[in-house]
Amino acid sequence: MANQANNRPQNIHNWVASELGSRIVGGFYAPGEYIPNENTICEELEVSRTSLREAFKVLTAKGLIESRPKLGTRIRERRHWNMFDPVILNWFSQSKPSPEFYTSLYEIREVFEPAAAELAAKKRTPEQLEIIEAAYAKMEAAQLGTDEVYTSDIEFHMAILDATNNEFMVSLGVSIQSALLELFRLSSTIQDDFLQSLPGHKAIYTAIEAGDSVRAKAEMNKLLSTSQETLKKNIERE
Amino acid sequence: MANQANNRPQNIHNWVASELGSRIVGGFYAPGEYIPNENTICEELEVSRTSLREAFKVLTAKGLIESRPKLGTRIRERRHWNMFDPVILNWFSQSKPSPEFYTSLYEIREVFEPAAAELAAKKRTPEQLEIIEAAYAKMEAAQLGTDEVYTSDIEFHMAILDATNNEFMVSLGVSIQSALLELFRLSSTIQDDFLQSLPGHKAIYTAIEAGDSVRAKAEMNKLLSTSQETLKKNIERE
DNA sequence: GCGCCCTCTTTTGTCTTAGAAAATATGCCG
DNA sequence: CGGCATATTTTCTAAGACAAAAGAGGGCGC
Repeated sequence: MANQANNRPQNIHNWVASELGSRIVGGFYAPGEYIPNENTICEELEVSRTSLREAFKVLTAKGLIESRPKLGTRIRERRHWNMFDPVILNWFSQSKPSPEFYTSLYEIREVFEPAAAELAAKKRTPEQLEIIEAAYAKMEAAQLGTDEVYTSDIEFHMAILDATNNEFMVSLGVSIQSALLELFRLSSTIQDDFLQSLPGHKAIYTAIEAGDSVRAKAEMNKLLSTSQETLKKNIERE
Repeated sequence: MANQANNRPQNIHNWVASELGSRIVGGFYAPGEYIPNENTICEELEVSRTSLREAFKVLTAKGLIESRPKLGTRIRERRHWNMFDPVILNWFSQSKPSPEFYTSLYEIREVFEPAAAELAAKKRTPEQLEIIEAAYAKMEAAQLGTDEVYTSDIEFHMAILDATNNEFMVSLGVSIQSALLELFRLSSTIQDDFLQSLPGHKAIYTAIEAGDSVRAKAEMNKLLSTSQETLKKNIERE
């Protein structure tokens, strides 16, 4: 069972939501299955019904469960899970997800990030360009061996998403960034790979600066495909 | 103010969530702003604190608000709103969103649906192909002037997303489908446009059947760009 | 007068108890 | 045996009390 116990975060209902959420995405409760009734779970987790119900509302809002009087509460089919909820993605990351999970995630990334680079090249404002440049500078300055390597990389990509001036692009980025961070850490990408990726990042920046949307898209495509290969290699090696 | 009153749905906390959610995405409460404290809102909406708090948890789960003791509850910045939550998209649709909203939504659609068609052509199972075919048949049989015109269209696209065997693609589709339905209705696309779009849909189906991913992608691209033009025209006409 | 600590106040967080409403299961009656 | 009323289970809503977080302000020492 996915167990979050011991380290209860700030407030109880979040802890309960995270405990139950992890169980669900981890497969401890299967879709279609009815989970025990509220009082039973209250006893198991030693929380009040108020807190449990607040946690249930969180899970319901994310599409994981549905409750009805007399029938109880059951796990919804996976297609209703809101996969672009950052919290759900975190629960996935923590549950040692199947390789397909990360494959699918990367597939999505390879779909929308090149398009984002293309859009950014067309629509970015001067201020947004500066932010992208600053993010790139941060990558160059990142201390190897620290988390900066990963966070600055993600920051660079987020800056591009922001520069699309498309709210949905931004939302996608916000959603998956923490899952990506987890993936980067997990695959413990070697420093060499990071250094080798710098020219690719620079090329994207240059293309966006020049307003060359075709090149921006192509460069992003190239970057992501080599990055994915590297990740695959590193994960398999474990 | 976005007002959902009168027609309270099944349960109270959902009604409260939807009332407050509409106010937020409708701009009645601005990001960064603190909303009145719990007791005040309870009195205004004439609900118990229990229900209000359950509604708050829903809104918190969707990234719209955040609460802290003593400080109160405030609206989060838009970048934290989970734009791919179907419920949030519904609240948007109901609040007469800006044209940019639908432009951005369509921009996203033009990014991931061609990619989905491409993937589906590569990965679809025979069963999934049958479902796509059935959805197309439903389009051909749809009674003009009814909602079938819209729902069968959306069903066709959902079937393709399913056929990608990528959970994230499916989730994107589930999220935006009801917003699309609203958009279709709102733009009251003329029947001629629908009839003219049938060959394009058929072409996509044929390409997926043949496993021709390049053509599937190209056809989807073509379909979406003409569809977007039509929508623009119809919306402007109002 | 200035800075630090302690207390006070406000607001959300948690628990408890009680009863209402929904929806199935049961059993009585014709 | 069928249909209707009743019982039962579970979530839903309400209300009241206290705990905990986190500023705000006042008093004290220097």
